[in-house]
Parts: sequence; C-alpha cells; structure tokens
Amino acid sequence: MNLFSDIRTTVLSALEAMQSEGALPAGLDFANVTVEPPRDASHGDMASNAAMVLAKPAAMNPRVIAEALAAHLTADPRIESVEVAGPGFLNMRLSVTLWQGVLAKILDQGADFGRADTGQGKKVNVEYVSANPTGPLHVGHTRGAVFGDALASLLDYAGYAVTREYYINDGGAQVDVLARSVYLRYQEAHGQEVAFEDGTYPGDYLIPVGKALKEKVGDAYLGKPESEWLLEIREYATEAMMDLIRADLASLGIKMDVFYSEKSLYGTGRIEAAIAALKDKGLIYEGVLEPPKGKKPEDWEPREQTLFKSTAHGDDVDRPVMKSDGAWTYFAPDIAYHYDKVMRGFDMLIDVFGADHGGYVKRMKAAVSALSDGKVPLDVKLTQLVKLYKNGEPFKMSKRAGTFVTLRDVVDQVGPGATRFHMLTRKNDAPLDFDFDKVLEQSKDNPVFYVQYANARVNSVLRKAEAAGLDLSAAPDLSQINHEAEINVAKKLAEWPRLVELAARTNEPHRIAFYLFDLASEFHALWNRGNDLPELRFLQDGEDATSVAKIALARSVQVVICAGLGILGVEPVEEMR
RNA sequence: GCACCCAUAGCUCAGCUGGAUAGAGCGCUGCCCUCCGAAGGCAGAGGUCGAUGGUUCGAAUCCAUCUGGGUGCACCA
Repeated sequence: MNLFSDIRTTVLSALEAMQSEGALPAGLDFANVTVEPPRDASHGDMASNAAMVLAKPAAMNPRVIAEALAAHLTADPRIESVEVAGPGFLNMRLSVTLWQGVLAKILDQGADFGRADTGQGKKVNVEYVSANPTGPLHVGHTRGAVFGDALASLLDYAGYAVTREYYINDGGAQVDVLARSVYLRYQEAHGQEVAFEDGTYPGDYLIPVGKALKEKVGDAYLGKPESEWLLEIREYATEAMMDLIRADLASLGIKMDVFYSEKSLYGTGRIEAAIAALKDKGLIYEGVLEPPKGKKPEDWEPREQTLFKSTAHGDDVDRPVMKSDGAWTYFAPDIAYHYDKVMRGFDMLIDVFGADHGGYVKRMKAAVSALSDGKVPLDVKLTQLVKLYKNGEPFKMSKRAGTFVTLRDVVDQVGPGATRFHMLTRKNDAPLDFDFDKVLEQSKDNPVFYVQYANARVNSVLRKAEAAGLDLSAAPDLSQINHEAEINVAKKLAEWPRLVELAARTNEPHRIAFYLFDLASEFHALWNRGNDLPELRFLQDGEDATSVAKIALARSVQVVICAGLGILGVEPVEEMR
C-alpha cells in the first residue's frame, strides 16, 4: 500500500469533515488534490496542494483553507506536525513510528511490497523486438528488447496480466532474400563457388545453415530452379533464424509468451476479415493519393489503390492497404495482426518500435482505434539509437568492415545484467551512450555497480551477523531505528510503491533504474556515516537487539533493491569481486 | 514542404497527471582518509530550463509561433 495515497485519503476525509461543519462549501471536486514528497526535504515529508486547488472553486483564501485543514490533520496520530507555507502549501511531518512501520511491512511482504493494483488484472499485450527473421539481433534491437521486457515486468508488478509477444515478419520479400542467401550457402557447402550479389545477405551466420541444409536434404536442390526450392528453404531458413533469435533473447533472459507469424495471416482469410471489418465501418475506399509535397519521388505517378481512411482516426493522410497490382501492402497484415490482438480481448496494447519507425505510429494507432471502436488504447514506445563507445572512443559499426555489433557481442562482453541495467539508464526516447568499458567500471559513476554494491554490502553485513551468531529470526525492535540518517533510508523505501505506480502509469521503466540509484545513494550515505559515527554501523558489538534492528533496515533495503532489479531483469550479485 | 521526437550546469542526463530556492553523476575548487566499514567521504562554485508570447494563484512541465538537432514521408518491410 502506498503511504502517499494513504495520507491523501486522510486529507480528503478531513476536507469532507470541513464540509459537513460548513467550513468549506459542498460540491467541490477533489480530483486535483495531491499529496507528494516535496522537492525540498526541509518542507517536511509530504506536501499537499489542497488549499490552493480548492481556493478558487470555494471562493476562499487558500491560507484560510490551509489553516483549517491543518487543524483537522494534527488530530491524526500518524501526523506529527502540519504547517502552512508559501501560498498555501500544507507541509506535513510524519511520526517516526510510521517510518518504522514501513520497515516492518517490507520485511513482512518481501518482494511484494510495492506490488500495485494499478492494472486491476487488465490484459495488456506488449509487443517488442519483432525483428525480421533474417539474422542475429544487433545492438539496436537490444535496447528495444530490454526496454520491452522491463516494461512487461513492470506492468506485471503493477497488477496487469501481461503477454509478451514477438511478431515474426516472415511474410514479406525479405524472407525470400533470406532463402536465396541460404541457397547460396547451401551450394557453397557442396563445394561450389558462389557470389553474393546486391540484395542477398552475405553474413557468415548463414554458413552453418547452408551446411545443415546439406546434411538434411543432400543434393536434392542442386541445379534446380528457384521455384522448386524457394518455399521449402524459406521455411527452413526462417526457423533457423528464429532459433538464433530465441537464443539471443535467452542470453538476455528474455522469454516471449507468443511468437506470432505474419505468414499465418496470409491465405487464411484473416487479412481479408480485418479489412472487411474496416470496410463495415466505412473506412475503406478506392482512391488516388496526393503526391507528398516538397520532396516528390521521381517515379511518382497517380495510381488508384485501396485505401484505409486513417485520417478519420487522427492520421495525416490515408494509407494504402493494397497495391495497384492487387497484392496487400505491408500495412495490411499489420492491421490484421492488431485486429487479432483486439479480438483476443486485450484491454491495452503496447508496441515497442525503433525510432526509425516513428512515422508508422499514427497509422497504427488509427487502425487500432478504428478496429476497437476506440475502446482499446495503443501506446507506441519508440526506442532511440544506441551509440557504442569503447574506452570513450566512438565505436563505428559497419556491416562491410565486419565490425557489426550483435546483441551477443554485447552480452558476451559485459554480461546480461550490466547490459540490461545500462540500457535502462536513459528514457526510451533519448539516445543512449553505451561504453563497453564504463559499463563494467567499479565506481560511483556507474549506476549498475553502485546499485549492486549496495546489495553486496547488505550481504556482507548478513554474513558477519551470521558469523557473530546473531539470531535474525527474532522480531526486530524497530523503535531503535530512529537516527535521521536511518529514517532517511526508510523514507526512500516508503516511496517505492508510489514510484512503481508512476512508472507503470507512464510506461517508463527507466524510472525504476533511477530510483534504485537514489536508494543505493541513500544507503551508501548511511554506511559512510558509520565511519564517523560508530553507533550508525549495522553491527553493534555486544548489543544484539540493536544489531538485529539495524540489520532489519539493511534487509529492507535489500528487499526493495532486489524487487527493483527483478523488474529490470537484472540478477543481484552476492558480492563484488 | 509535412509529421513525430528532442533542446535543462562545462559534459552526460533526471525532473512526479502544473507546485515552493530546478536536481544527480562526471569535471572543477577546498578540506578529510594512509590499522579499526574510504573500489572513497564532506563542503562549495557553476543555470535567462533553446527564443518570444499566452493560459494560471503558480510553468522546465500545458498552448501558439519561431530557432536549432534527430527520424520518417505512395506502389519496400
């Protein structure tokens, strides 16, 4: 349970009490009343804007409202003091026992402390990665993969029923190219000279696929026209690539619930059904698009196409769903795929795309809005570029030069945990610098290390406690946790449930990473003060009860750090080496 | 030309459905530690929040216009 919403409830009932006393007019809307941590700690533990928000509708001076509200709130034993400040802020200091109670709750609930019911069990589908099945995942995919996976975990923690999904683009021309490329490797495996022309994939990763194909079918396809092997090899190669991709994802600890095949939409009437659904709504018509203004493609000519009236749902121009030759455009199966998601009963859809697909957002939202009659929201999160560095020097990638960096390269070098955490130290729509050396650096400017180090220090305390023969199963006397530096840590811990809700509401898992860094900082600050003030150390010689209480604080920190790392998909390390 | 994203300290970036004197890390300055919890700690300097208007009791946050950067713009996915 979120302490801030607890206190907000208290404030609201105080306001209602004022109304029944006639100290405040009836019929006010309290929706904008907030209770938040003030930016400046000298303003107390929690601040409310109630008086200022209500001043106008109540036609009263905000300070008058604030004073009356303060009088009501001081009656609450949890609130130690209330003061009115500035234009009408209500600053509250909460009693120490309340913060001590937070620790008790953390120890009682464990990793569930902070679990929210924001989602109320609603079904949400998170689609991410969805890379073409034509090769291994590269760094660009890595960010989308980590972001999408952490977002899915976050939403799960916030009470949603989450489905992790990967859309396999196995229906377009690119898988034909893949098949031809594999055929070349297959010929090569038979000892033939081959040349990779433009429009084929020359990557080494197809060599074993060609060899394996030779093992499987022998020389059955040799010297045969494309028409006799294209379908079979395409099938075979796509499967091989998906195995590769699944393994790449697994190396980051990612496991999808659903792999959805684009190909499965063709020839099954599903695209037709989705387009028909749009047609029923009067959103499909035959027409000719205007040429794009300004930059006009050289080969542009007016063509009549089947168009989706996406402008009716917020898009800038209508979009073609069928080419002039009668084949579906790439947009058509995407519509059908999202229609399928809607039909599967999801209450909310999230697509994670690379930033280069930004131009695709509006039409996708238009499609989902149209197909669900505006009932199912689609949030599209774009992940920006990852710039690679090695020791501060930009690391140029080039497919030709062979300096093409794959997801596997990154994970093999820095490990899944550091990769994941670092990828989440930026907002998804901000570019990210990834330095292979700095990610592994053991210093304060590396948040991965700093957070892990906090957890490791707790483990160190626990090991020493065990060695000293302390009995940690006894209930700690938390009233001994009363020093300001200790209470500050408890206050930070109390913010955790609220932060989870905020991060889930905005679909922004990076907030978890930043919070963990803040919490670790608070914990390290307490640890460091133990250098000067021995009474702040976690282990107090000869005073077992005190040690047990202080260790309870350390364990609370560990519980929340591990819960947070769990959302990010980062394995906590036992000790730093 | 249009659409979307971005612009905050010297650098890299946070900033809560609009809240008080805008924060962190690095870098910089000063002090502390060289056996007892320092893979460091404490303190400080550093900002017209890209610009100009507007809404509001109150704007880095919302709206409009402009500037600068990124991405994308029929019959490729």
